[in-house]
Amino acid sequence: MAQKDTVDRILDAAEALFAERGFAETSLRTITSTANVNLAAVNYHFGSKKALIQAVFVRFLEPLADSLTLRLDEAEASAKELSLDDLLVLLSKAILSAHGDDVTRTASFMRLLGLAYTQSQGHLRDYLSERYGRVSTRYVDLLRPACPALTDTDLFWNTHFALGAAVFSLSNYGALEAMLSDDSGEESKIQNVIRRLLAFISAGVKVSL
Amino acid sequence: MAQKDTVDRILDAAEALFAERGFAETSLRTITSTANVNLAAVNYHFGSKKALIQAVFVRFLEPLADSLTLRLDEAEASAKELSLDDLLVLLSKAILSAHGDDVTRTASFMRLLGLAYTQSQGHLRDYLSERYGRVSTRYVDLLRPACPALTDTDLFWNTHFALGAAVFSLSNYGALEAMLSDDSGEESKIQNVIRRLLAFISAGVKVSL
DNA sequence: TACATTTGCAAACGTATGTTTCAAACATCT
DNA sequence: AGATGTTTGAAACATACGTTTGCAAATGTA
Repeated sequence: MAQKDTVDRILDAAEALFAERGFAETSLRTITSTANVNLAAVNYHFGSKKALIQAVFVRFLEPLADSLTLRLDEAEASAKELSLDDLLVLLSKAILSAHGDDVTRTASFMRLLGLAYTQSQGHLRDYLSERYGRVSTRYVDLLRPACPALTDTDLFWNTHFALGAAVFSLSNYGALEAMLSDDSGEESKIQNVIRRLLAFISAGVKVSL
Repeated sequence: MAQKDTVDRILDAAEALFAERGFAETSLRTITSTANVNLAAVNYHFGSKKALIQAVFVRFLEPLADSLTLRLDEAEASAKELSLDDLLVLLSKAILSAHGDDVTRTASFMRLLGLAYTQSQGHLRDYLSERYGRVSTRYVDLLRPACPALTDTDLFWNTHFALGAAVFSLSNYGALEAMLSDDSGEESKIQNVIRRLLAFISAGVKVSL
């Protein structure tokens, strides 16, 4: 096989284009011509555009869910108490390492995650929460004992504030980086931004009303 | 005039529908039939769909910018040093009061703001930053002396994390509130959530790397 | 009243979209 | 090699969209 499989080429093109322009704004014709693939291939391999969108998410989330599950297994096996910062670092490592430290892809996936939330795409939300609900609630359940001073309501809102900060800033990372004066150089590298983000979240989550 | 002006009815419908479903996902036919107005009225009164989107934003942002400018004038006139919390409270009051404490509209506008960031190909972003750049940089300039321990880069990223937390959580407020067990009652009222959000942001913004 | 301008409306236009069709090319297995 | 099932390709289909048009109704102005 001289070049990648049709299915993968479609997924690659779709992932990049969706992240760049949104779902509704990206036509199947743009995707297929970017992927050098016939228009009908999408409906043949995936069935519909909706199903293609879901497939893009699954291709990214499956390794992430696996990586996260594995790390949670390890961490819990060590029997040590998991602090909030332990958990935050664990999650960010799982996300970053889920695709061979391809930071660009991680960033563009964060954009997709942001789109999935804002762009109503109800089918996606239902599909994802049904498919990855178990891992995510497992993670949240570990958060509770790590923040003993917080009520459940505290924790609920603080985690969503944190999620918002992460999704928003990482999904707009490209645009934000461009706003910084160019001499910021090393300081805007995404690994540093993630460190900043973790510090921000760590401080915020601990707050109770 | 038995009912509201055509222009206002279009703006009302567009604002609600855009917030609910996004820009590309909301057709002019849906807007005009919701507003009980002829299809051609949008292009007649606004010129194009793009211009309608901009008009929706302007109708909300104009009073907000005025209110914010006024409050900043007052605050600076008092010659007292403005703390970070002073500034956060000032901003949240400006946002909430800009439209007669209509919290629902504020929430749905937050959703629009989120959409504008993730979903616009730039025309909206350029238009808004050109039109409201002055007020927003004035506000950010006041933030700097309020956080003397932070470098400019610290402040840049922290404010965007905070913006993300605010936009994300308020724009999804409806969905989030529904996730809480119903006996949370008073604790999920939006004024309380805003207080939580301000506390979260206040703690996070102070963090330096 | 008479005229000019603005607003409202139904229909149509051109275009772009997601999807389907069906025959050709390809691969796989006996 | 031949039969069978899978994948591609070019074209068409049906539909939904933003926009434009032409004319009627309403409104303002003298």
